[in-house]
Amino acid sequence: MLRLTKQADYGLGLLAFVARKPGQTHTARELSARSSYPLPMVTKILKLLTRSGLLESRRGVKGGYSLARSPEAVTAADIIHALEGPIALTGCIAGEPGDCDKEPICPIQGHLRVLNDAIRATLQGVTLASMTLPAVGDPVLQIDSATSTQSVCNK
Amino acid sequence: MLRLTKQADYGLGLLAFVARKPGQTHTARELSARSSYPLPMVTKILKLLTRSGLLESRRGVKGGYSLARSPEAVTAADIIHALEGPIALTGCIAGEPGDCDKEPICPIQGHLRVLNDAIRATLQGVTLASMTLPAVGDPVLQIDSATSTQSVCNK
DNA sequence: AAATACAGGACCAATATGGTTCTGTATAGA
DNA sequence: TCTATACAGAACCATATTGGTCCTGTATTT
Ligand code: FES
Ligand code: FES
Repeated sequence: MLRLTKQADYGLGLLAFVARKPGQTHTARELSARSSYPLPMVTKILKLLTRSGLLESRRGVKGGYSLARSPEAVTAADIIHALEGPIALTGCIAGEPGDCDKEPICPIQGHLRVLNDAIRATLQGVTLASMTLPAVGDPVLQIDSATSTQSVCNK
Repeated sequence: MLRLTKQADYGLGLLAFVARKPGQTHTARELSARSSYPLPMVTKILKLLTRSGLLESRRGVKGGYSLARSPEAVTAADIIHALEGPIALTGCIAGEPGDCDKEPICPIQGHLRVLNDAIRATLQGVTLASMTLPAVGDPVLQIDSATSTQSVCNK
């Protein structure tokens, strides 16, 4: 279903929480409580994000995690890339052109690259900073349009 | 890695082959040979596409599959939807708003919906008809730009 | 020294995926 | 009418991935 892994999903959420108070440090325990994501998952993900350079960590009693860059400089693409690896619709797209042996007869590889680039661009267009603001369509903004019954097709 | 399943991948390829000669019928065996996808997979996928109304099938000696609609009227989103179900980055997005119990505290749900819609729109922008043409960046079009060494980041 | 909190991995159960196989039915043509 | 072709439908299995846990070690503050 073109799904994100839960790791990436949680990762986005966790960083969004952190970004609300940038510069401040947050413990794994605290973030797990706030997000209600399972603690072991949270610790695992925070470690990965640290290794990827998105978070900075401090050990010890007053330790915790804080943003390594400004919220404007972190995109959804960065986060997903850190937790799921390269953004690629298929294995063939992940590799360099020429890696797949059936490339010469493949009618979709080129189109898939175009699509992939477009999706990546979309993901790069959303920053952590923007995620601290309510999104278009968030409950608080939907109130006045709530009267018209929406029949959204989520396919 | 935001990956498509192989089913969807193959499905896109198979339909691209069919779309090259719209109106004409193609057998599973033939399409498997052309694409070099494993035959059992091909038959399975063609059946799914037929059930979803993207292909029409004729049984018997002169049977096979043919497009049910014009190539202009079939989008990548349609194909992926037929083979992987609703296009949704996460489970929460697949359901109606309100289904997830931690929605009130979730800082990303709204943003994820926006992203999801953008991705879906991108996928809807590519039709089967366009896939019968060479894509931007396809080998034949890359020749004149091949001199400049490209260092594309495929993250 | 003691408590806190991250680092790094090994580990496991459940699920999803890719792939196969079998039985049945419709159609064309000899 | 009989046979070969080709799709329909579904059960089935091996394996890879994922979500989730746990344990040992190290740094830091008090
Ligand atoms: S199958 Fe590898 S490029 Fe299309
Ligand atoms: S966790 Fe369900 S909406 Fe964010």
